Amino acid sequence: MSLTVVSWNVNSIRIRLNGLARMVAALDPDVICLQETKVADPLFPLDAVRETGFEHILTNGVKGYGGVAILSKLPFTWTGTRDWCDRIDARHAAARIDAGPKLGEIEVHSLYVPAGGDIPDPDENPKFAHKLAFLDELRDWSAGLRDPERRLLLAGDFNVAPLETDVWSHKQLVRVVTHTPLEVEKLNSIRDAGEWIDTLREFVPPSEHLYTWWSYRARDWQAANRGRRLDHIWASPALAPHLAGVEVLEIARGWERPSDHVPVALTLNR
DNA sequence: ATGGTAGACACTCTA
Repeated sequence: MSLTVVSWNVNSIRIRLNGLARMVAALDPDVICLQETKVADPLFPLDAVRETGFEHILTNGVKGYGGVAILSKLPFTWTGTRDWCDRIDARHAAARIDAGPKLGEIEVHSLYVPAGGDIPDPDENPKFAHKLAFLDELRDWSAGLRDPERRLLLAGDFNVAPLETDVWSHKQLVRVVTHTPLEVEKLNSIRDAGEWIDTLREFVPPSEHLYTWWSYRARDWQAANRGRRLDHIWASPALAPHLAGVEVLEIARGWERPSDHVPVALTLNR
């Protein structure tokens, strides 16, 4: 018995319904955390998503940009959302599910960290300032969740590639937003504050390059392979004994009308 | 050094 949780920045759920069905066929997940659904809640394609096999749907979306959702085969026992930096911009949704007698109740968070714009200077670039403030708030929130008993997953597009091998060239990206030392430090402090396990790196050694995002702007994303690992699934220490494996569905980047992010999956023993 | 693409939405913003 196992439980598979996927995180995927779909870059519009309405455009990606075909891709969603293909991802479900490939990974057979039980729970899916989506980011960048780009749709206000009343317009979320509930029926089309239910047809892919996910009856239980939690959405937190606004018009035009951002937006997150959690899709589940198992019923929710609790749901919630949180706003950050005093803005209502739909970057978080959380749900608890009962994963049975061995695995117990799991709390899953779908998170979309602000991208941060282009200029890596908070004085010049308010988007970067917002991203840094968001990461600071996330650290304090994360510290408050810390509990050796709780089974938590924090999944999403964190918009930070922390390791040198999480980008195609550390040297060429060290001053590029998503890989600057300031952002990496802040992400590491969030991880430490919550004692989070970076599950992808539990199974793929840090010596190996690993990416989950390739820009739309490359002529040939595969040939250039200038990727970054922006999508993460973190687990609380209580889940450590249950970690069974991960998968990065890189092939999805080559599908028709792809998202620029690919799905990442974590499987837990239950 | 620069501009390249995608999606929402209705002009230009976000990524």
